[in-house]
Order: sequence, then structure tokens, then C-alpha cells
Amino acid sequence: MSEAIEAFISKVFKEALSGPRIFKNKNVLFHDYIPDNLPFRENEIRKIAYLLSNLLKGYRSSNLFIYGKPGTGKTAVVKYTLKKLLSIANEHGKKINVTYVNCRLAGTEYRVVASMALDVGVSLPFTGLSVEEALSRFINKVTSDQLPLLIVLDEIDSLIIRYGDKLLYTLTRFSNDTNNAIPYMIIGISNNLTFKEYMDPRVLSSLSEDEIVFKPYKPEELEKIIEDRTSLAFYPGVVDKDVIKLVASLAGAEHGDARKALDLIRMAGEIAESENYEKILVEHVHKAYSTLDRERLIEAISTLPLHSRLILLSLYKLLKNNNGTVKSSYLYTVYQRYAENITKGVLSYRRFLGLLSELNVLGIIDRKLENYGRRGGRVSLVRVSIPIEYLERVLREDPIIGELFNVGP
DNA sequence: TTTCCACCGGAAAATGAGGTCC
DNA sequence: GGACCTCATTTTCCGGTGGAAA
Repeated sequence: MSEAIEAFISKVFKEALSGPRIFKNKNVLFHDYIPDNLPFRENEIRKIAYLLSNLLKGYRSSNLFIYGKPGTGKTAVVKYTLKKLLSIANEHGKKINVTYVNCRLAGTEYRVVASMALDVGVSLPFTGLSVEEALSRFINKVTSDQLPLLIVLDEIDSLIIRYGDKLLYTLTRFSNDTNNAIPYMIIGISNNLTFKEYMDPRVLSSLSEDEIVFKPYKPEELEKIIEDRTSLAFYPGVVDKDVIKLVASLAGAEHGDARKALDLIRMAGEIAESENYEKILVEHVHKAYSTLDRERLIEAISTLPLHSRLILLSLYKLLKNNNGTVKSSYLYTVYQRYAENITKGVLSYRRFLGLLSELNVLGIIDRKLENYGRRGGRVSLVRVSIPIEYLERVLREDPIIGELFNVGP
């Protein structure tokens, strides 16, 4: 390790012990923190608590569908109410089987079921069983337990769009079909409503027996939320009112996203700390705002598959000296040369197109169809839609792509 | 109005690596 | 050990597509 790196690490660690202290408890600014107080969501909490109370009484409850834009507090409110439910159930010696699964993070239908099974005490193998077998083991366990069952499926849209509503159909029906019917409730949470078209109307009406829509926070509500959270996260005097107002207005511009606001104030705090300030300044918030998007983008690129990064390298080489566009077929030939250089396998043109589509969706590139008629045909033109220096930085730092950076195609 | 170009993208099948079950 | 499973990735096939040229 170089002396410069050792000196840097030593400086950072010493400053951590002796430098200005800004954060009292940084954990409260992360997304998974559930606060004791959730302002402006009292009505939603009341409604969910009322429905959940049926399970405590041993009744079946209406299923609930929760919808709202990202950062409107859906997951936090559900988790908060669940925490209270379990704590009170515990106090009164009542037991409830509760499973919470984020369907997008779980990834596949099988993993959703495996995660549900694990929550009720059944460990399923990573692979090797059919979804039907996994589901049957889950159902056997919850029916043999004879306890009220609560299933929370967060980001349920990603499951339905990819796999259809078969799993949900089984879950909304199983308790009625068995001789050992148990009281149960299903809560589905989603950021968008477009997935409804993928569902059988019977399953949809069963899931949406009750519905709650979470409206975006207003700027003044965001301000109060940030104020509450910063009082826990930072030492007194670190965050001024004007900083809170600025964070609220920047996050408010993006559909009242509380998560974005918390990310922003956390990063502003980190910048202030790294620059040895004792309080967060307005400039730190502006710096954090521009850094946040750039860091996300850089992380997104560096975690792409190798061939996607090779495509970006080819694109960078073709467009680094101009802000123009390149034909996808020409981009493919350049990609082929790099791919042959680094790996034995060159992807088919069809797969290449698929990766281009993914890069387009991520907002890293931009594709436009142009028509040059009978002679030229229909052509897809590709350009980089992020600052080229961001792309250069990520590609240069990439352990594999970096090796090719100074090599021509 | 029809033809033709160069490409797009959906669907299905193949592949290979991980695994379970009997 | 063989049949069968999931899962991510990739290939193959093939029916569009828009608009200039014929």
C-alpha cells in the first residue's frame, strides 16, 4: 500500500475521533429506520391499526391495498403499525404469524415464497423445489400453527408484472379452501397502479377490499419531518432553519419525496464533516444535491454487467471528441472488437440490442430512430445522455475496462 | 401505391450452474 | 445417480416498422 494512502487513512480515522462532531446518530437518516413518530400519517395509521386489530381478535380482516409515490411513507407506516401490533400482541400473550417481503428485492416468485416461509419458521432451499411445493410447505406450516396470519407484500407490482397473479390468487383463496381456515389479512403495497391490468378482476377485488392512497408530502410537511429527524440525527446548532427549508424545497420539487430529503441532509452532513465544518451550510446542501445524482449514476454504471460496460466503452471511444450520435450497427462492430479482446464470447446482435435498451431505460444513453428510406433503411442512433466526463471517470476506474481504456478499438 | 431497407423487439427455446429429492 | 427444479443469461426466429425510392 502506498504511503499516501496510509497517510490518508490515518488522517480520516484520527479526524473521526478528534474533529468536529456533527452527527449524533446517523442511523436515523437511513431509509430502514422506523421513527417513533410519523407526522401527517395519523389517519393512515388509524385505518391500518383498525384493520389489524381484527387479527388480534381472531377474525379475518379485509385485505388492504396501499398505493402512493416513492417516499410518501407507505412502508414506514406499515412497519410502524406492525411493530406496535406485535408489541401489544406480545404483552397480551397473543401470537400472530407475520411475514413482510419486498417483492422487488426478493426478485422471483420462488424467493418471495421462500422469504414468507422463513418468516413463519420454515427454511426452504435456495433452489431445487417448485414454487408449488414451496407454497404448499408455507401453507402447511401456517395452517398447522392455527395462528392469525398477516402477509405484507411490498412493491407487489414487480411480482405481478413479471409472474402474473397466480401466487396472489392462491394466497387470497387458500384459507377459504382449507378445513382449518385461519384468520388472515394480506397487505399489498405499490408505487404505481399500472400493474392492475395484469391481474384477474377477482384477485384484484379480493386484494383491494380496502384501499389507502398515500398523497405526497407538502413542502411544509416535509420541513417538519426533516426538522424532527435532524433533531435526532445531529447535535444542536448543526442544522439551521434555512438549511431545512432548502432541503424541503429541493425534495418537494420531486413529488414530496421524504427519502430524498433525508438522503440530501445526510449527504450534506457528510460533506460538512469532511470539510471540517461544525454546521451544515446552504452550500453543502447544493453540493450534496448535485453529488447525489452523480454518485447514483456512477454506482449504476459500475455495477452493470461486463458487456454493458464494454458497450459504454465503445460508445465513449466513438463519441469522446464530439457530442454526436452513432449508428447502433456500427457501435456493435466496435463492441465486437473490444469483446474479442477481453473475453471469448461476443454477444449476439439481439442481446446487444437488449443491453442497449437497458442502458436507455437507465438514462445513460439515448436512442432515436431515424429513417433514411429505401436506400438507407431505418437506423437507430445512439448518444450518451450523461456528461461524458462522468462516463470517462467510471470506465477509467473499472478494473477490467480500465485496462482497455488506452487501447483503440 | 408498393417495395425495400435496416433495424426493433416479443416470444420461445437453449444453456449452464446452482440445487433437491427419492 | 438420475430426474427434476429454479434462475439468469443468451440465442434463434420472425413479424413488425417508417418513410424514401421506385
